[in-house]
Amino acid sequence: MMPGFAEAPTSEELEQFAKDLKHKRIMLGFTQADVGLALGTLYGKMFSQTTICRFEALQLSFKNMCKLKPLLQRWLNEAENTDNMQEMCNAEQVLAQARKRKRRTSIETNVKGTLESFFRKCVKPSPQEISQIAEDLNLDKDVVRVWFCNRRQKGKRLLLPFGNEAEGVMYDMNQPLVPPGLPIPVTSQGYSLAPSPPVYMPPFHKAEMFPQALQPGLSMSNSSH
DNA sequence: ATGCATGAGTT
DNA sequence: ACTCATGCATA
Repeated sequence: MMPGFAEAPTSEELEQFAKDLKHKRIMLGFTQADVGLALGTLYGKMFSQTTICRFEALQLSFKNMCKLKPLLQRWLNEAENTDNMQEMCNAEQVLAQARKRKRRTSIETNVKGTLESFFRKCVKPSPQEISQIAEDLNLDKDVVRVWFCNRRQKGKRLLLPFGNEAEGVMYDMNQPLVPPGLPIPVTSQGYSLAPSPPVYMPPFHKAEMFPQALQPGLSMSNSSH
């Protein structure tokens, strides 16, 4: 029965833990990168600053959060009961990247806006649609495809992504017992003349936790979440 | 902190 | 081709 994970903490528990982790981490004087590195030195599985950051900000999927929690929990215990741990956090960055990764293409703000519009119409356009959109915006088909993939993933974060749009794709909150078969949005491809948007709607959201602005071009003035 | 990208595993 | 977990590079 779906092994792989122990129990399933609730979203609330994860929130609390993430907050706790961040606070203590800072108190102990460690950076997010330090933690990711220590996990590698300690238990073999190393993580990037990005992942630690996302964990603390609850920007990972529920499942992903559950998987990482035990590891971070252990690190936290170690860090709190060990005096000399600084040593472990000094790792040797293996900088030997064979420039294979594609250069990060920067999509212009206005173009992003257009993509957002398309996303509102259809969250999962067919490869043909993608090609069309790509040509319209003078972008590589793959860039557009990846953009949609990432956009969809964003919608699955644990922390509410809402800005000022009304998406409709959100689920996976807690409990691995997902009772109803999630009614997949746009079936396969026939979204030509049946935009019936009055579909299912995520159960609900918890109360607001911390408002977060996601507007492009707006620098965050964080101080204390 | 976040945007675009990669790769393994699915469907 | 998609989803998911993850991260390099960058704002």
